[in-house]
Amino acid sequence: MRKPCCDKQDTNKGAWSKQEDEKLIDYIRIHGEGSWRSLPKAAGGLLRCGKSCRLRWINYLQPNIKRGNFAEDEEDLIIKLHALLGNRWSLIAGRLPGRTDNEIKNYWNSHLRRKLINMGIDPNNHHVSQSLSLHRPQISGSATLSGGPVNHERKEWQQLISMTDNDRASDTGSCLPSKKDAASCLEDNAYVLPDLNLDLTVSVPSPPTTFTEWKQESAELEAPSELGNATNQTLLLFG
DNA sequence: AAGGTCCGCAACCGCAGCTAC
DNA sequence: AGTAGCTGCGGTTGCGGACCT
Repeated sequence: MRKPCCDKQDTNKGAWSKQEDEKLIDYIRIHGEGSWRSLPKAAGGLLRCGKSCRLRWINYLQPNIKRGNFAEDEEDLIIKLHALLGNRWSLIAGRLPGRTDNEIKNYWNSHLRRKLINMGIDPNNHHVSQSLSLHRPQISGSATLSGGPVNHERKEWQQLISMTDNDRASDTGSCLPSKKDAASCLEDNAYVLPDLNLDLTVSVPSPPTTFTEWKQESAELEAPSELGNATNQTLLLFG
């Protein structure tokens, strides 16, 4: 039986007080991060479990955390990365300097999911719902989704989706529900995977074309956004 | 103004992966 | 190789403020 991470009877729960925050910050300033399990005692008798301290530090107290609304290019990037990586929030956060996995996860669940649904995109697999895709290309939250009425563009879009599915399916050791989709996409499109650089610890500047710009283009019924360009932008995510 | 509902965010929980022994 | 402990991750919950009736 696993030992609990702390003695829950002796720990506070819920919102952190200013004093608790200060104790934690002071301790980490002097001793650095790590040894979370022993930290509460060492930090002047914080009545929190180590896990809670770690979370509080990572999600709130770290000095380099960017707070406030997400910029449109950040939204755009999150959508793209989610299409590629699924719910691997920590990896996605690695691409967004100053943002935490928790923050991104919350933002996704409260804003972006709904946004995609409203646009007729399934937020789970980023596939365009059939009814919409058969009509005008209302598509697409992300550059990866920039579709167009032109057939070859649609095909490229499907290839891109298959690539992202396959990326997820090829994830080491994980058993993903999309494996079947990925296989079928591969069959359909015979798409060759690029070398994916999934070392996502280094942030990359956002692509020049933002989600908003794309939406404007769509709204104006202009020529469809250039999928090749979008593809390239997505591929910028890879080394 | 009061009560009800919705929404966003911080925090908790349980599990999995990694490492040391 | 097996086990135990620690850390990190993702899903979920619950609180508090905003908004609506």
